[in-house]
Amino acid sequence: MRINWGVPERPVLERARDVTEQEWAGIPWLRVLSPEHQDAAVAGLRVAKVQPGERIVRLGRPATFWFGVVDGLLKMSNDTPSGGTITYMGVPPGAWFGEGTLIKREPYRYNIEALRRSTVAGLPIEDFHALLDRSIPFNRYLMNQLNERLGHFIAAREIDRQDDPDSRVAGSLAQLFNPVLYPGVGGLLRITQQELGYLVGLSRQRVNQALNTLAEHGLIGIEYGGVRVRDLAALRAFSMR
DNA sequence: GCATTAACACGTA
DNA sequence: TACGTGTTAATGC
Repeated sequence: MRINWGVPERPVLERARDVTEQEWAGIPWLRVLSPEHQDAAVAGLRVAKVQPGERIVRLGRPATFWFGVVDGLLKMSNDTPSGGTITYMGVPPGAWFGEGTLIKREPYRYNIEALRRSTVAGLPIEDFHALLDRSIPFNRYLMNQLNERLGHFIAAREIDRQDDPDSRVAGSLAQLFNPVLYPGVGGLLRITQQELGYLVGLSRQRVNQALNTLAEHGLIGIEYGGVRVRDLAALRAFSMR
């Protein structure tokens, strides 16, 4: 763990570029906007590639962008005083986060770092507030997302109370397959068993064991470098058992 | 007892 | 070649 208070390393999006046509499709809230608002948003949007371990958002830094995952996998976490890490959530493709912090105009209250090579997009805070002031569809999108995330964190508390590793893996997977919060995931979540281990707090070997149990129950399919959902409702149910 | 680390073989991108 | 997966053995709480 390296702390460098007051030594600002280059923010991720300073070496960013404009969004490509293809990346458009991976940004779910763009399509709810009116054409004029779409144009304005696209003009402000920045995109950058990040490496594993690289931090996109740093605790205590002023909130400057609304961030989203176009491709890859991030995690949201905080460090504990005792030197450990609390991981709040995995952040898969289609996820957009930080709106609460932007609305309050406060510093970020968590770290976001890449678990693998990822493509990250950011909307500058001024553009974010401009949309908030002018676009009803954007407000509706955000309200829906905030509502969904409330349910997400309630579920996260339930998952945390389970001590059976299989249930915890089932619950974490079910969360990552949330179609509202993570529309970019679809039926196939690209995640290695090692990465899932980091998110759930288990060894790769134990995750492998849990995945095979879930697959035997017909809840998921195990693929090379990924997991496919077979029965999301049953996966959720399994995690609460 | 159960999860973790370490180590290895094997398959895939 | 580098990485992800499946498996086993030794170790620890």
